[in-house]
Amino acid sequence: MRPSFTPIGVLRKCQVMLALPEEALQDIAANSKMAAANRGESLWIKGKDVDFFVAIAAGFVKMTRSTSQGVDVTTEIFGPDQVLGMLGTIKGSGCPQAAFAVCETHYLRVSKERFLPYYRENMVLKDHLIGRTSDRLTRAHAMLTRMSTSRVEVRIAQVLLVLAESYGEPTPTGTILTVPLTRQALAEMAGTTVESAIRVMSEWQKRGVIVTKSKHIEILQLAQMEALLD
Amino acid sequence: MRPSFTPIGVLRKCQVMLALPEEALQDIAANSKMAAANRGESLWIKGKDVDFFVAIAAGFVKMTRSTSQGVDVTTEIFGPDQVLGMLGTIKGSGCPQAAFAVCETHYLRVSKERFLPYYRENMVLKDHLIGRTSDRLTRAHAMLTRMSTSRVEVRIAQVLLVLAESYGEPTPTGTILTVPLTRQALAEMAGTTVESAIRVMSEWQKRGVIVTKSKHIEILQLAQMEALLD
DNA sequence: TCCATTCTATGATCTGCATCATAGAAGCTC
DNA sequence: GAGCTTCTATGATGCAGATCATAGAATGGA
Repeated sequence: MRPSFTPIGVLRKCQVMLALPEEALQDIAANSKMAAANRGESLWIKGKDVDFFVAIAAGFVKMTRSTSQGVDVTTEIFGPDQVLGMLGTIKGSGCPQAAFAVCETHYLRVSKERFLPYYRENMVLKDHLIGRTSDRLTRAHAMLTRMSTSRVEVRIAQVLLVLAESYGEPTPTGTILTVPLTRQALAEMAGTTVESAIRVMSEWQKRGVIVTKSKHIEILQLAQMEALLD
Repeated sequence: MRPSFTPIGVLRKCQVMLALPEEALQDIAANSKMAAANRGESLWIKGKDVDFFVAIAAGFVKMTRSTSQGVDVTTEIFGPDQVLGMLGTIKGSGCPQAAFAVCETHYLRVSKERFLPYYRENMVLKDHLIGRTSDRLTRAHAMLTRMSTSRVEVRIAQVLLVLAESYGEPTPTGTILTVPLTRQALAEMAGTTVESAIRVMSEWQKRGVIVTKSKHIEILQLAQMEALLD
């Protein structure tokens, strides 16, 4: 089954974009194209200048940086109805990080050129953007704090909890992450190795704190994981 | 010698505030008070709701979070002519981090109440703010990347280089950091221990990469330190 | 000037986790 | 279902750096 998304439909679901009037959305949508990326494919690479930013229709995208040692670090994950690359668009500098699909992802390539004139005039949009960027900064600082000092177990807990906040869905037994993650992907976010990530997750699995069903992690003992953070 | 700063003088030097018209600055200044903090004193503590944000006249302020293990982590350092707490002011949520003076610091307590009405109407100010916040986010991600994967030596190099970018002044022999830093303060930014910070700095001192003169670090071999990052 | 605190320095030990190695399980493609 | 790749799993080893301990240097206040 091929999900069919229309540009305007995608835009209308994005919180930030709703600050724009319907005509603007229509105009931008008319000049933007849907695209798809399979797991592992890049939406753009670092430094590459593209003429669009992204609005996600379905799927998940990770933003990564790679240290010269070849280790990749994932700084953020974006999901459905979120936009990415907007800041780079506004600054005209391009995004400082590469973006990769975490799973099959459908997204809209929003025309920068069409978007910018509306953006410039729109105070509400700017307010939204400030709020969103401010939240991201807070989250980045929270991550920075833990990633730089805590043990691996705590770092992974932090990552899972942050993800659960954005992409967790309650189930009868706990909270399941809608974003599909391998141990490798988790390790990249926690700044550790696959092996360590696996060890921690296995241990938690044994203790009944979590359970994973084909790349979807379910947190059974949320409280126990939160307890690790303090 | 007591440096004398006037509220309006401080505001006029802040890049972000310049988006406001002179009358607005005058009005805000008339309702804001200068204050001072000695090294180690807090300008505010986390969660505490205050009715001002800060514009630094002289000195340096570090933003910190403390993990429950009692370890403090410094996420950012602000210097002269910079504002802090503005995002918290706008969101009405208060700042998520505590702020401490790194050395004797003189600052203006800018009245939130006076500032906000002008802010709401001012598109240019919002543009400035978006640019600034975007930069901070980029820096936070860059830090996150290195802090979570690199060895201590590299982490400290990264911290020094980021500081040098904002607070480095060229000298005949190299680049000196205008912000006074103890090994402890450095360790807090690099997410390591005092001892490790001292070991790394001592080693560099021996090799002539850096030299410290009463808390002011001078980088003699900038290239050599940058080489560590890749 | 003396005393107290803070800061730098360095050595000894202990441990978390990266690294290397190997293998079974699960998922895809033909 | 055979064979490939990707993912999970687990054990052995080594090292970076935390932790503990101790002491001298620098700074600041009475």
